[in-house]
Amino acid sequence: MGRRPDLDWSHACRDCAVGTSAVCSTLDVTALADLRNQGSSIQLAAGQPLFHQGDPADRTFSLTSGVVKLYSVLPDGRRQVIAFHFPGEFIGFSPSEDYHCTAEAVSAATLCRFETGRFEQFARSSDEFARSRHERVARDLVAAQTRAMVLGQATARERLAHFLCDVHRRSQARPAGASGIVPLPMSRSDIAEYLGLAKETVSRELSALRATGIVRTISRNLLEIRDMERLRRLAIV
Amino acid sequence: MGRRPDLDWSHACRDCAVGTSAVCSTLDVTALADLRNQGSSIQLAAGQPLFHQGDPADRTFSLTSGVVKLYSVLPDGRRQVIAFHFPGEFIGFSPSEDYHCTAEAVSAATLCRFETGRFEQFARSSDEFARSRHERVARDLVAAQTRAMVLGQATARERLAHFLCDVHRRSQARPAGASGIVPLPMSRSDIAEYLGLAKETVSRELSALRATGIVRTISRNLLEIRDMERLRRLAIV
DNA sequence: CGCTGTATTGAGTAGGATCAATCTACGTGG
DNA sequence: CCACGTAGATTGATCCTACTCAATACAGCG
Repeated sequence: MGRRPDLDWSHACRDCAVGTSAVCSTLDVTALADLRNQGSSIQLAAGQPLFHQGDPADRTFSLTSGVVKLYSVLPDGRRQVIAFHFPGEFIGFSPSEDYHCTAEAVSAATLCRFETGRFEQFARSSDEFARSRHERVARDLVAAQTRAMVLGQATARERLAHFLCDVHRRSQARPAGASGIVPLPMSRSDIAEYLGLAKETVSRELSALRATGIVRTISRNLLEIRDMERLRRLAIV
Repeated sequence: MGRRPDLDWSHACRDCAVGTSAVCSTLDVTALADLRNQGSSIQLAAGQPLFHQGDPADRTFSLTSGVVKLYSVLPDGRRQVIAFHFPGEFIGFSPSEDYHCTAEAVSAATLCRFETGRFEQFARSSDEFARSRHERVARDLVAAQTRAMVLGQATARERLAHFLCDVHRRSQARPAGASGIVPLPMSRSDIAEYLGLAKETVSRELSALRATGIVRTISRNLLEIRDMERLRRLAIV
């Protein structure tokens, strides 16, 4: 699934891990080859930055493997993780000249890099591409609005439950089997900064979920949801 | 400013209060007339709903006057105001079949209503229109991400300061004079639900700002910023 | 001129932050 | 292969911000 048998074997997109789910999938073979000409592959080690807040927003990325976090930092050091991105998702849309936040690999990641200007060209030449891009941004917008509900109204318990369900769903998107296994490549601090909590609170609430048998912690960054039903009820959104 | 002298006098868009700033401004006269055929004008009294969470998302709106709030409600009654919308802004983009939140007039409002499907057609036929729409959604997305910072990291004082600056900037967009007057047509509860605070906290913090001479409260829903400098410093974002 | 809904102010409480002390996993080097 | 060092995670104790509940003030309206 997701492969493109009509592409030349030497074409890098042929074996793209996120094939059909990425924006690129709306392009025909010629257009793809064209876009690809300008795109190049990027490898990031865990912790490596992709771009910084304030950099000129002249690149757009398609994440093919790994997890990337977007965050911004206040002068006094407070940090908010805006989003975690999973394979198949896009990074780097910006309505202004500059990126408004920093992007950094959480785990080793590979990305496809495109020039934003070239992206714009394709949006003009392909209705399907433009529509797909718009839908993607609109989807991100709804996700951001859901986050307002979580950050504005939910308790610590509810935030964490929501987060676990969300990561489960999004990382589960492609792999087989509806197992309750959730990979958590990000640190507890990352999660805390994402949920607007202190890292100690994340730890405590995680322990509480463990105590009630809702989740089981396989290793530091691998967790099993044992009672999805109850977790969902906690998540509220 | 914002008028379209090349339009027929009978055409409603000619005197549109938000003329050049709305999405429609990217359309040429013929296209506009065409779009307009399908659009109609809407008048809402304060408190009247525009659409409800779960309604089919078959309408898109351009706000020409007044203020509209978007919100969603949890089963237990907790309510999050997602956004306040000001004249010139668009309402009703949805990546799914249904609206994901409720829209309601805060003050008397007038809107231009379009059929979403027809909107899509125009996006396909006009690059400029599609680009403008995309930019608008991308801008909304950045705003939503700024909100994550506010809701996740800011103190009550900072949230309120941020809110006042934001409303000042957005309502000040068209009117003349850089006065410090800020209209607050929404109730304290609305503000509280927008900022993820209790209404009592909003009241208290507002009183605190008044006590330090940063703002002056002209009437219940009219406020003057007397020291923009200090308010901005408090706002942080 | 009182009535009603909204806003403000007050008193007490609780949920989550902060500060601090272990504990654990993992990488490094002997 | 194991001992050690370090960074991240967990748990504990205390504090503080903002919430809740309650009383009062105020504005708009019949």
